[in-house]
Amino acid sequence: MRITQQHEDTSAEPPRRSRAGREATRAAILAAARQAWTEHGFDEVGLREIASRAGVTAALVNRYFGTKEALFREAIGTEDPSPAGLADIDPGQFGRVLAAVTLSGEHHATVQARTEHDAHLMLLRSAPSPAAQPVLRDYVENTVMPPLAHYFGGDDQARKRAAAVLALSLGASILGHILRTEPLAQAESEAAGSEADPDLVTVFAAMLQSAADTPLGESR
Amino acid sequence: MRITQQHEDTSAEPPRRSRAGREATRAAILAAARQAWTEHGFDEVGLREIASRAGVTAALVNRYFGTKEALFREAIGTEDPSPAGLADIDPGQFGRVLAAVTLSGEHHATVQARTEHDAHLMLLRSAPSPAAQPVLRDYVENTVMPPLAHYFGGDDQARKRAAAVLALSLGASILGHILRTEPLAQAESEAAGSEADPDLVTVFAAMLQSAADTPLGESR
DNA sequence: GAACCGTGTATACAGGTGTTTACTTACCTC
DNA sequence: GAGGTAAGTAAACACCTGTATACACGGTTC
Repeated sequence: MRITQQHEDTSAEPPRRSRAGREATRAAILAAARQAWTEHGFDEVGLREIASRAGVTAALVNRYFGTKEALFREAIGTEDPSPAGLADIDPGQFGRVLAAVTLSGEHHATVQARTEHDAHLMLLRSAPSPAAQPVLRDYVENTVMPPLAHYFGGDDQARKRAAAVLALSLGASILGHILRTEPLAQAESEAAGSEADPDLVTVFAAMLQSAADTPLGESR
Repeated sequence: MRITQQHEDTSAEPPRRSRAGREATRAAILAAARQAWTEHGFDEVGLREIASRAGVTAALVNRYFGTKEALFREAIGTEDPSPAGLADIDPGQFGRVLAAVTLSGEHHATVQARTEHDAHLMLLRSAPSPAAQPVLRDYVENTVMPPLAHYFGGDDQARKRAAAVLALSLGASILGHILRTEPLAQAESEAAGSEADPDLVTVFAAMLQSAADTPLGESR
């Protein structure tokens, strides 16, 4: 982290700085893109904004990534190589654990956490853009669904449970973080570090547990 | 319905047609806007596109509505004056009924149905746009939440249940209709008129019923 | 028949978009 | 120190956006 340098950084370390070096600026651009697109979505923030955040020119962004869409693909595809970690959750506690994570948006040691949460916002804010859509579909199908589906057993029924869980999580993010609609708009409570509303956690926990436990019929 | 007339309509009825008249063209523009924004979102479709669909010039759109944002406000605010109708649902069947509606996107006699479904798509596709956001927040808080909260009893706990139900519904729409992610991408099955996957209906029904039935603590 | 008003159009404006080209500048190596 | 090479920039491209202004047409009413 901490790569979001401003364009004037000629202070610390060896003299090789105003030319930051290939990998460093590439990473800076990528980080700036992720941050900007998490806050505002694919259509809303242009290359000049991202470049400016990275302390760079728009032309350079395209020299490194070729295209706005390609930059987006890299920005969302690299969020977390191995997002697992939910394998440890006690099946009986699945609902409460995921409800807490979903509603607080806070870092939770047991599960994907912060990075994942940001990725969800980036996804939701960029979902309407035609250029971003195929990228996001790939991301959902190849990166976020598989671990969830694996947790539920890996078969077709598991994928349905996973889709339902993900749907609730995404919907909550839309209402709470994007539209900032009550009673889900807990953005400030997140900043204040307080816990989420207990009743909300109870409802969400019950729903998520249902998704995990409800018996299903035909296997194919 | 059936207002989406093309720009050449000089055929039926009295000679007063090429000048369609104030209310008629206003309605045509509104209908075109709703249709276009349901398909593609606020940022994606411009005034010229909407005007063209209504058989009209972009300037005229602004003459009638003043501003793109104002047009959007009218387009989403007028979806259905009294969207109730879910008061009749047997509390024990709430989950299954709403699951069927949510997953099929089809017209269901008992509940808001098609129009509501379109409004959800319009909402989700336009949610990232800063201009549309306050409009959408108002729409959710004043139009879609109240009937649901009322169904659950109208108190604070009811609003939490309603928010959870709405979150699941919106999340399912995102995965199924916007990102077209399996196993929720049932857009084609909707066109074919077939029923939704029974397992999916079962999972969603269980989750929705949990949202309705789970006992909650403290009343304030 | 002529003036008039409302409905609709054509055109231009100012600004922003992603992308490309040609150029400068700093570093590294001989 | 000179030359080469890679990092970075400036400027321009063609296009599209929402909005405002000035103009033309059609119908109605004196």
